[in-house]
Amino acid sequence: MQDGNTQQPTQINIEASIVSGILSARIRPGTRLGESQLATLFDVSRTRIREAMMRLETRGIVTVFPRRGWYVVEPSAEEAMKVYSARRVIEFGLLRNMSHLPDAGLKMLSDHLAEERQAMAEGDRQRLTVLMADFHIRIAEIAGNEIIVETLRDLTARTILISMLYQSDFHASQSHDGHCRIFAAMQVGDFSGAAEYAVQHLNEVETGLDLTRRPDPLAALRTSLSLPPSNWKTKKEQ
Amino acid sequence: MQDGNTQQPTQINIEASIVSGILSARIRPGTRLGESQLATLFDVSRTRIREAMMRLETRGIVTVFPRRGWYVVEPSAEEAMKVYSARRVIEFGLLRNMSHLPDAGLKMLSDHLAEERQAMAEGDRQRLTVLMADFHIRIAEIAGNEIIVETLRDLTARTILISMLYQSDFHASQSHDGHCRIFAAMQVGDFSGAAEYAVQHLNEVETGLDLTRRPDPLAALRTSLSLPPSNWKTKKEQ
DNA sequence: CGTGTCAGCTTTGTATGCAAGATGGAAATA
DNA sequence: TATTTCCATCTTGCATACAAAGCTGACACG
Repeated sequence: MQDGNTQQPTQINIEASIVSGILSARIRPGTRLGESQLATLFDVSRTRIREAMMRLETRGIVTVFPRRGWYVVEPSAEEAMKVYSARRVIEFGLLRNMSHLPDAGLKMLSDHLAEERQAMAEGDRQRLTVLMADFHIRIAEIAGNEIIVETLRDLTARTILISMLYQSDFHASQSHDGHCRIFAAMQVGDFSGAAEYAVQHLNEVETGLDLTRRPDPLAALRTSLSLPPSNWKTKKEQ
Repeated sequence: MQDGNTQQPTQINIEASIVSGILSARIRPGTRLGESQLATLFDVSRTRIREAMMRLETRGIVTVFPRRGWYVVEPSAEEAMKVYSARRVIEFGLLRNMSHLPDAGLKMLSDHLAEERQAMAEGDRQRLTVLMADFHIRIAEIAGNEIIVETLRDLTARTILISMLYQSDFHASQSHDGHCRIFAAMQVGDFSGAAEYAVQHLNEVETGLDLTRRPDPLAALRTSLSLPPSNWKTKKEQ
């Protein structure tokens, strides 16, 4: 009669708070996630932290360097392209397979676009990064397939990390326009067109990245030697 | 100079051998995966087993019933539909985003279809189940996006579990024909058509399932009360 | 001044121990 | 006989202990 499939609440909170930290652009790529550090922070033993880390690792959000530590991933240029490519595949298929836009979805998206406009007016760049990514998750939520939502959420987390690494200049209004085009097409039931706009939008965002820029001057050497990331002392703020 | 990103080999083997057991239809849905059981089987401590289980859980392949045990998932009818829906989205988008079929891919697919024909001739149903699922992973591999490959592999594992639960009669030749149509379209560079055929094929397979059939008569009640699965004593054969 | 070595500290990897919860069956009761 | 209670047993949840390996910095040496 109660909740089925009870999972221990803290376990999820550890995972979720790190993911949400990334989704809200508070945790930077390369951030070190020390086990005992997090253990004291969440007031649990290292065991639980490790479990959360392993889950996050299979989701592609953190990496472990054996005997050295856990780090938030710093996607390489190649990985960044793969992430965008995967998103193109999924979002295109998602929109093409939609048949109609329910009223709740319409409201959700138009509210979201209003938020984007507001953040642009206020010039809140961090908030914009979050909103720009969230738009795509919203669409998946409207489509209603939870599996796709989860996949896209993890890809979005990685996208944000990529933006933090490679986004030199932030074309917020261009992105916003892209979202508006997608929404407009959805609104009139042209999901085929919306899908095309989505691919086009993702291409624009991807070409807006400076994939030759490296996180730090030594990064090229570092990654080619598969050494650990740079931000050694960066702690999870809070 | 050697391998970067070294992960402890056994860890992966535990996970991989369970997944491959499912992909080859040797492990049935609902199979109990006892921690100490697996620990002695793989000759490691429970800790490692638990880690592997948690990874598999985030991949949607096993579930834990608190204090009762780990079980290979038994997808409900609703979950089955979500899996097929997600696959339609991904495979459609995948084919639509392909631009050409490399020679290696062409050979891989035609070899695969030959294998399918052979298995059909021999009437090897288990092998057919595996091959039918594998075809779709092959396509993702040819497209070359590892993220999509991984996602699709996990969805395929679930698909096989679904087939084992709900597939009353097995229309192998129908599936094979579907694959041939997709391949033929790809061969002439008509990826748009291939994408349509893929969706159509997945629809056929899905409607071929008897989603009203329950694994066991009490399953509906059992799952609605979120009780543990049925095959209590089923051990992982070795 | 630069380089190599080593000790001590820190961090992860793995096993083990113990507690809490769930199950199944025996025993007691009506 | 049918039903309920309770205990022995099993399984997971979580924490802790210890081992292995990496890092840092001091010190010695060229």
